[in-house]
Amino acid sequence: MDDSQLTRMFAALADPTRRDIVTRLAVSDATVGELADPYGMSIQAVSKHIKVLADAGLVTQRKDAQRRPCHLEAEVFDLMTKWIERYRQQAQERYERLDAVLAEMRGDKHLNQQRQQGAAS
Amino acid sequence: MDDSQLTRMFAALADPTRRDIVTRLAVSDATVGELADPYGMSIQAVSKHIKVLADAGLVTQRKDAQRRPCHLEAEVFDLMTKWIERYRQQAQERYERLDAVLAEMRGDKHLNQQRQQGAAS
DNA sequence: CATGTATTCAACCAATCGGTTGACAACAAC
DNA sequence: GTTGTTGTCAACCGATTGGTTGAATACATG
Repeated sequence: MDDSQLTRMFAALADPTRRDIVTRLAVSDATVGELADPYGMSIQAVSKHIKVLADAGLVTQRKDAQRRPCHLEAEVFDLMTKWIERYRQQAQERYERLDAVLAEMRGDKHLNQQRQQGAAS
Repeated sequence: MDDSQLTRMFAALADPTRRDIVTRLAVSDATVGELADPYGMSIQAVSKHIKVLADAGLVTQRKDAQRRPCHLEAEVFDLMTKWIERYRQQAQERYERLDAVLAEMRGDKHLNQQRQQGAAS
């Protein structure tokens, strides 16, 4: 899992219009023109947004005459979810560990004495 | 779940330095100075990065004399994970549905005839 | 109180971003 | 082959971003 890939993914989803495009592509594939329709901006602008999503690997485009129907690549989201989950869990575990230590300090004083080496203030 | 909150979260994590800070804060809380140490940039720059993470709700800072120890807010990551998961699942389901339809088209021709209205090329 | 330490604020700068418009490429259809 | 449709490329513009340096703030300590 490339770091710059991760950067491109997060950056791609940091824009409301692009998140909205992702939302709509989750429902069904769509051409650039179809995607551009509801927004108050030029097709070129939307085309750029799609390019950003494509460079991030979140969207692919196939050819259909002049059309370029866009498709959401669901698997790639897994990578991002995994990245987030790693640190969420790590931080969560640490938090729970701290809770346990605090509980120990309140209740099981005798169990704690072995661990309380350098932390006395 | 605020849309601009989501924007700030994704934007915050779209920077490698900030992702690294998150990684390190998942292990343990740290002051601004401690966090700044390994990077080849000024403390002010790192202070700004932390502000971005704080504005996104990913990090909180408590007061300890001059120090401002930073703490990772694990729960907030859940919101982002949920956002991602929603569309990942939706797109995945659609993909599987498509697979089923294709299987139907190969095998159960008679069931398909009702659906093949306008798609003939 | 004066000094040193930890952090933030403010102004600045180059690079990137999100939008614009105009030109161009690829294809369908008449 | 000309016309209309769909989409991308290129140049441009103002706003934002990620960094810098210098000054200011807040606190601990001699």
